[in-house]
Amino acid sequence: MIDAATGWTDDRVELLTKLWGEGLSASQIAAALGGGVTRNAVIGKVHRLGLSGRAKPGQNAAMRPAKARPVVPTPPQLEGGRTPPRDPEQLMRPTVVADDRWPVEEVEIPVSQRVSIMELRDTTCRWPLGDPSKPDFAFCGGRAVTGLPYCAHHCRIAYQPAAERRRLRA
DNA sequence: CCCTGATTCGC
DNA sequence: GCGAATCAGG
Repeated sequence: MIDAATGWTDDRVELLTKLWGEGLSASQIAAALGGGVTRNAVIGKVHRLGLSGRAKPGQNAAMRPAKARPVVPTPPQLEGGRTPPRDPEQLMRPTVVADDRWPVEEVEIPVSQRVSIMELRDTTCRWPLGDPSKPDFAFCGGRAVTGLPYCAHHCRIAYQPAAERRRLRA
C-alpha cells in the first residue's frame, strides 16, 4: 500500500491544485479526492500551498447557477450520445480505474435508488448505469455533490488523480 | 438550511 | 504539516 488515504501524496496534491484552479469548491474537491478528506482538510491544504485567494468567488463554471446546461466534467465514457461498448457488463462497471492502483472503495450502488432520466433533479447523481439502449437503463440517483453531476462516490471515479506513471514505475 | 472560504490552534 | 472547530458570511 502506498499511503494513499493518509497524507497528501503528490498526485492528490496535483489533483487538488488542478481542481482548485478550475474553480471547484473545497467540498467538491474533497468529494473528488475521497478517502475521508473533508472540505476543511482541502481548505487547510490550499492555504498551506498558498493557493488561496482565487479569482472571483462564484465565477466558477461548476458553481454558477446552472442555467442552460449543467457542466459535465469528465464522464469516463458515454460522452455525447455515443453508445460505446455494447457489452452491458462493461457499462455496468465503469472501469475507469484502469491501470491505477488507486484505492477506490468498492461501494455497491443500491439498485433501489436508481432513477430514470425523467426523475433526474439537479441534485441527482447522473452516473449512468446499464445499457442506454435498454429499458433498464438508469442513473445512480444518489445525492449529487452540489455543483457536480455525480454523488461523492462517483466523483472519486470521475475525477481520478492525474495518471502518474512516475510512481507506478516502482 | 443549504452552502462558501478563512482562521485558529491542539495535535 | 494537518484538519476539526469555529467564524463570518451568501
